[in-house]
Amino acid sequence: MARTQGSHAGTTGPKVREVALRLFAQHGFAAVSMRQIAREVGVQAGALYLYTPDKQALLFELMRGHMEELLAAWTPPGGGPMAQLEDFARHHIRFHLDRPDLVFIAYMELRNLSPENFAVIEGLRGAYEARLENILRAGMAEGVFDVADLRLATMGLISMLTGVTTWFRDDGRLTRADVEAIYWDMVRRAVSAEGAGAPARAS
Amino acid sequence: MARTQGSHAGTTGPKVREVALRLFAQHGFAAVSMRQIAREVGVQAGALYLYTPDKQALLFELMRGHMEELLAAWTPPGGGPMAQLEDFARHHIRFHLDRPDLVFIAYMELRNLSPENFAVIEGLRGAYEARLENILRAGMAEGVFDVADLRLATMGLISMLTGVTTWFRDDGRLTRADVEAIYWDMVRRAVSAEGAGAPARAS
DNA sequence: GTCTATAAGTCGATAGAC
DNA sequence: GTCTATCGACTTATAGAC
Repeated sequence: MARTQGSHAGTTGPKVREVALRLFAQHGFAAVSMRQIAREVGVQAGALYLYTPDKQALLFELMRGHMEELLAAWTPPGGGPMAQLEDFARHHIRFHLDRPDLVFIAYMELRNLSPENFAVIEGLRGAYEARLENILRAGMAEGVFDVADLRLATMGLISMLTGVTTWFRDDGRLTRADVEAIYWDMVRRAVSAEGAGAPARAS
Repeated sequence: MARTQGSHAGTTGPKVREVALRLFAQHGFAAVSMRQIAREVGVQAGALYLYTPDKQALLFELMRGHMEELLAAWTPPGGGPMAQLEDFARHHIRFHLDRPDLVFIAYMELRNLSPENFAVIEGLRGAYEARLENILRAGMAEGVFDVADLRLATMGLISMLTGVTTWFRDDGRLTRADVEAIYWDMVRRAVSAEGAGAPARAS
């Protein structure tokens, strides 16, 4: 049945990226060899170079694809800053929990990018952070939020929300919906103007 | 002046660890060779094995030392849970900003540890997280804090506080004291019972 | 305490057959 | 589109001289 040689009609390209992603996340970019990737894809090492000019381009395309999907997957919903912040926070958690490997390498392997590639990824990351900062800025103007520094609040919230990927397990004590609700509650309270936020959490 | 050979009276050992730390943080454990470490220390590669049984033990000792120092450097001060939380948060930020390289590798290189070594580091990390969780639990009992889930609040706060190391620069817009104060304000508001916290931030 | 030399193997990437 | 074979350089770790 399964051919062990010959053309594979466009399935090898995606498979290379999928295997590389998994191995990079598991062992780290530098610790994974092209031969190891080839073995798990089911081809010889030389064949990988039909799908990537070199090893680092393989990493860069994974990271760029991830960041571009992150930016494409969310646009601010209608409603005020509070509703937008809730949507952003919940979407951020969902998106990141769905892609733990990509999140991991997009953080950890930045230092393995060439300076040009690094600049591209940092630009995309900055664009994403700016969305949250804009929501907070709008809420400050309306008096709905009260933060001492827009940039710090942005970075603090993103760190907290992204950190979920380091400990969440699907077979754990809480569901994704639980986590989403509880984190949103902490986010809201961290930035709400006193007395202006949503009603206190049910308890 | 500087000898290029011969005994160096106990200065080489610390230098090996110092150089390894810097290079591991910069390029990643797997990407750094023993020859590269030796070159920057100023010895030949073989001499490194007088100071470490192998490359992985070098990494493990850096991580273990870091975690043990983290645990030794703080004990709960007197006062109630609110005062303890403030002290914990401020100390966490200070300690981590003082050791960005160690913080980085203690997170990123966990996957390069043997299972036994990994278990040791995870145990130390758990002990540290338990301290924050205990403060939150005590505050809940007193009605000073209000969190929906102790474990999630613990992980959320630690993620936020540790995240400072990813963007803080000493020549940036804000001082360490600024950052400490602003983060503490967000932490306090994220977990305080309504109406029970410290007075609202001056604005 | 450090050196030199070396074992035994892996690395990324390319050339050319099919 | 994939294979085999290969280049030149690099790897961790050890042995034994000084």
